Amino acid sequence: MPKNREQDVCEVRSIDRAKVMAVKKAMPSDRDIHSLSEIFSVLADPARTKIIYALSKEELCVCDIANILGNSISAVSHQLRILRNMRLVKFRKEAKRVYYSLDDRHINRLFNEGLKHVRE
Amino acid sequence: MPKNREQDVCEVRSIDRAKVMAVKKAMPSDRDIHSLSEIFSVLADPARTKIIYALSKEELCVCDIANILGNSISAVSHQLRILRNMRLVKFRKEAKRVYYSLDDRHINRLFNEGLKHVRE
DNA sequence: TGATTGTTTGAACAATTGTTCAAATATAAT
DNA sequence: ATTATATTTGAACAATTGTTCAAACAATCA
Repeated sequence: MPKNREQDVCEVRSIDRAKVMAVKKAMPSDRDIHSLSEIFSVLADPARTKIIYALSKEELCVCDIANILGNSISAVSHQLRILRNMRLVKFRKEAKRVYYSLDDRHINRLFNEGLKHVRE
Repeated sequence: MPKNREQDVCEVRSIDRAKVMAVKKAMPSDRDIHSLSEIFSVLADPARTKIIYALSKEELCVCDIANILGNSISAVSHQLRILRNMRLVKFRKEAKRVYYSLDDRHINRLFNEGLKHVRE
């Protein structure tokens, strides 16, 4: 995505300054908003959403995750790396296998809250 | 993104069939998973996240939303169309202006649950 | 009427995403 | 050692995303 250019302030005039100021003041920091979007983008992909759900039920090796999702081992491994980088999952090695499990208290609540939304 | 080819089942063997079956059975439908990811992808963009938050505080016209976000009118309008299509916001016209407001009970809870996550 | 203001829209574009494929690791078995 | 199995990794690629720009609409005002 292209980076925001210096905005043309003249074009963006405020209609209701009081409201605008109030909302701007209440708005969470750019840092928080960014982290928020980052978390949500994890669940914005069906494959990752399924992985999160699966791991909320069971500790699983990569092979079995791929089997559950119906995706390739490689694709799953790439997704797991993203989840690892975000510290959402942890893993342990056992023989040739690597077992993954959830490593985040909140992500599952987010999942369930979302599911409520979907099911109205 | 390329579409999933028919997976090479031979490559994806199951290690623990019982676990795999159990998780597969418990897994929400593909339809639900897809809707879930769709909802989350709305909040996966900082601009949209800010819009949702702003509208949770005040009914706002496009111009003021752009002002609050520091984005162009056009960019905001494009994002609003996405939110409209997903029935997350509603709008009313007043003179030359269009006022948007939230039209979804759950999205705000999702936002707040996410914020909890971010702030640990 | 024509000019102005607020918003929407579509095309174009760069950035990002998620997959596949092939090759590299790592661990265990023969 | 060689082979087989489980996983990771990087490059390549198509699909998608979010922005900008210019043009179109829509509503009001002179």
